[in-house]
Amino acid sequence: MLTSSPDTKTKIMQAALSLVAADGFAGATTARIANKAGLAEGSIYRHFKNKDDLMLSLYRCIKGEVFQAALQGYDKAASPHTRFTHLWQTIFSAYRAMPDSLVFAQRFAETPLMGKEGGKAHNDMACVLTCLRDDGVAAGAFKDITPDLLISLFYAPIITLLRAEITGRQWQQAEIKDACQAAYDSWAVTSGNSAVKL
Amino acid sequence: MLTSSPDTKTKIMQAALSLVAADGFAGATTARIANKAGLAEGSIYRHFKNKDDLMLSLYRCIKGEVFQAALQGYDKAASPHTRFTHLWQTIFSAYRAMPDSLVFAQRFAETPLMGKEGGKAHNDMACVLTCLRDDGVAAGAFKDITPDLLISLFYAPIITLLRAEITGRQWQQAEIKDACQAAYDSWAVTSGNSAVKL
DNA sequence: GTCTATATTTGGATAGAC
DNA sequence: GTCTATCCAAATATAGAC
Repeated sequence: MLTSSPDTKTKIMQAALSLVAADGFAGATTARIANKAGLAEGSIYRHFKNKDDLMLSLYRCIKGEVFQAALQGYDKAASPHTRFTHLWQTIFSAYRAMPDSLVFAQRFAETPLMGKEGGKAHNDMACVLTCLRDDGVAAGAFKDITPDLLISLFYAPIITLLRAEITGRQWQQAEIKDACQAAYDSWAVTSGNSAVKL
Repeated sequence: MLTSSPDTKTKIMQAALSLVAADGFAGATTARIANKAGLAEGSIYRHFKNKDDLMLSLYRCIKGEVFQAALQGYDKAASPHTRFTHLWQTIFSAYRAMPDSLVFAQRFAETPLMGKEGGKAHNDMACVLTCLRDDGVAAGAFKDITPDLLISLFYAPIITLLRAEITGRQWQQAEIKDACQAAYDSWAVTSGNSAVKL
């Protein structure tokens, strides 16, 4: 565990990642993971305490990567709209570069393991988004509704667009911008309910 | 299968439902399902061809119930805003009355079984929402963006609010209305980008 | 149509040689 | 730190009596 070569450990995680993304958690058996990683089944346990440990490490690793990517060039002093757009687009791009990770994270979240995670890894990003929300509310730009809900609306288009891309769809830049805008509109205070209601 | 008493079949499905909701698919073994249903394990196979058949039937049953509920009192000729609000609130209420079903449906969707489902059960509702979207776009009320995305934004608050309720949170009527409004705003054409951007 | 008992397979994990 | 071999537990599914 401590002395393992990083390469091997990474190989195991990548094998697990692609198998879960392709066939779900039930399809990612230790036998298949080892096989895909080019290792013997028993070798997995030199790098991870058990299967749960592997999956949990993988989840935290993914969340960490996206968190890092999202904060690249993030200006905490900018306007709520600028900050929203920046975060949305960098997170979108980060997951787009590793679509398997998006699917893995969603499947992981529907697993009892998610309870053991405690939301730690997830909370880093949620914290940034909540902070943005609070600033926007104070500035009168965002609706004053529960952070959980806004975060969910933030991610919904990212998940939908990217999962469609996995099955072949390819989005244009304009469509991606529209999706970001739709998410933003769900956060934004509509000026006196000015949105058209026919 | 054909001659089974409806009661027993329902009992098995309810047992599977609550176990999946509580402990995920991995936790819902045939042994536990049978035990919870007050039956012998072997008896399951008199009512369902196999475990996949059970889970698939359950998924279709849930989707069917919600679909039925959503269309109660739905006026296809009403305004886009009225129709949106009606569907959102009835679907919210339907799942709220059976929160386990919501969790089950989400977990099922992350399973390879979802591929075998073909989206049939899911499409009934998607079709209604797409039709609403098209009418709203034609009327200039809704953004002209991909239905998948709008459907995702439609469901996001429902899922978030109700999953929070499972873990103890209780929402006020006003908060629920705000959530519906946030989803609506994501669909709606903002009058010339009038939403405040600070 | 339900039960008991069991067949069959596969999964996770360990032991010990190299 | 990787391999081979193996153990143990658990899960799906079936057989056959009642």
